[in-house]
Amino acid sequence: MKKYLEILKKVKLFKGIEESNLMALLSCLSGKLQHYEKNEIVFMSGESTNSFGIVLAGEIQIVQEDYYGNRSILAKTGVGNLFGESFACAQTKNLLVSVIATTESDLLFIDCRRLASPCANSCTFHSRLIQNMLHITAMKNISLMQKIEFITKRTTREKLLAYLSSEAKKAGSNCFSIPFNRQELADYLSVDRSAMSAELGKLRDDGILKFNKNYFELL
Amino acid sequence: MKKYLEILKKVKLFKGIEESNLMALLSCLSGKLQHYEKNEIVFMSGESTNSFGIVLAGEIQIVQEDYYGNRSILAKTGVGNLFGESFACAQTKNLLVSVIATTESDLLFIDCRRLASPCANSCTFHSRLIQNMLHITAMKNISLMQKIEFITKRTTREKLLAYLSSEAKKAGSNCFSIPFNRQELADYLSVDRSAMSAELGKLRDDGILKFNKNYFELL
DNA sequence: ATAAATCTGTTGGAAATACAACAAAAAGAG
DNA sequence: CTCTTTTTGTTGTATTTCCAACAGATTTAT
Repeated sequence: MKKYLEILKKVKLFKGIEESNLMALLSCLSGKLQHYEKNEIVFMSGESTNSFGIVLAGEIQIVQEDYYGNRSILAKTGVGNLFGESFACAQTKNLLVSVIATTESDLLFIDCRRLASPCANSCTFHSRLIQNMLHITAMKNISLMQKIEFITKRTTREKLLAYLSSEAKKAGSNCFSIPFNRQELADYLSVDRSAMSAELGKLRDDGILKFNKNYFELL
Repeated sequence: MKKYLEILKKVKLFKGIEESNLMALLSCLSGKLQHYEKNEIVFMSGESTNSFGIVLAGEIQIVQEDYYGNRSILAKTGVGNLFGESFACAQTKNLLVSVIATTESDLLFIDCRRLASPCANSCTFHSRLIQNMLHITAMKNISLMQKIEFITKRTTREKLLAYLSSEAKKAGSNCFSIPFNRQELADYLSVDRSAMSAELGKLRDDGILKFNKNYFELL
């Protein structure tokens, strides 16, 4: 676990906790480290879980998939970020999503019930942990609402512009990279990839944006 | 405030708190009660807020609306439920949604920062409050994911069936009422009302469901 | 370097949706 | 009760999307 100390220090769940106390806290939470190969399934929709995960290496996707194989990407998450915490914290709920490792990954699993239950060693941390967790779920809530804002737009063009504007705002610049390839972007915006590609071409022809692979510029 | 004691006792945010302590806690949180008329705007998208609300009487909608007036209903919330807590808890974020009173309503506003800050009187409650709040935001997260599951379905028919199945499951019966009229349901599922009405008719003709106003039966 | 696999852009036809306009039914007001 | 307003259902057309198939470009593996 020690090799990941630098990463763990930056995890928002542990914000405000002294580095010197971090290792004690981690053992108190009795997290389990697990390794996943590329494309391996971490959580399967329908299962239930009391644990959430923290990405220590690699990258994961949170997806919904229906009978026909239509895939919807809810989020893509990288090093230092949490996943599954909503289901773990809500309890008694089955997962509505699957979690898939999109690259080889190291994931740390923590039982949500450990957050609340005070322990002999590090009781003082627990209340801070829960506050941090509340902040994290609130932020996720907002990012889900943002996704909803994109996908409720009527046309592919509007969806693209809403998403790209928001990325530009996030980056603080008209030039920015996005974390998706074309298929993934289509799955995130819930549109057909080929139609989206065509629309991107039109937007370029109309002089509204430039792009090269994952790199975009709004004009 | 006392006239709402029965309601406040059932609010999930106050779960696990003794009734005898509830009034003390409320004064500690220094909530503000406000009255709204039908169709009055409670929060406006773009504003920022440190407070969240609790519905004590009436009903509110959480909506997103774009330049063209396309309205998307994220949720409809009634007595005993919270709204705006994600934005208040996430801090420094502007509202992505508007909140509208759909009936005459009494709403109690509480500053989110009061939840965390320990106070002289009732410190012991704060940790419980935050745990409850975490549970609430986690549940909201899940209901947003559920909405996403509905609206990412390809066709209006699939969206309807996904939504209605989920309502049937929630009700624990094939017969159930939904909290929306037709226009609201269309706004929730992000489809055209008239097309949705037509599709409902087809579903009935196909013997898949029966309905009368807000009352549905899956066959 | 070459081959294989993946990603991206392009097109045309079939299907589904949005939009507008209107009629019927239901709910609410006076 | 009657009139007004709101809600719901119906239909036709224009628009948009989905799907499938393919070609070029890029990346990865051998």
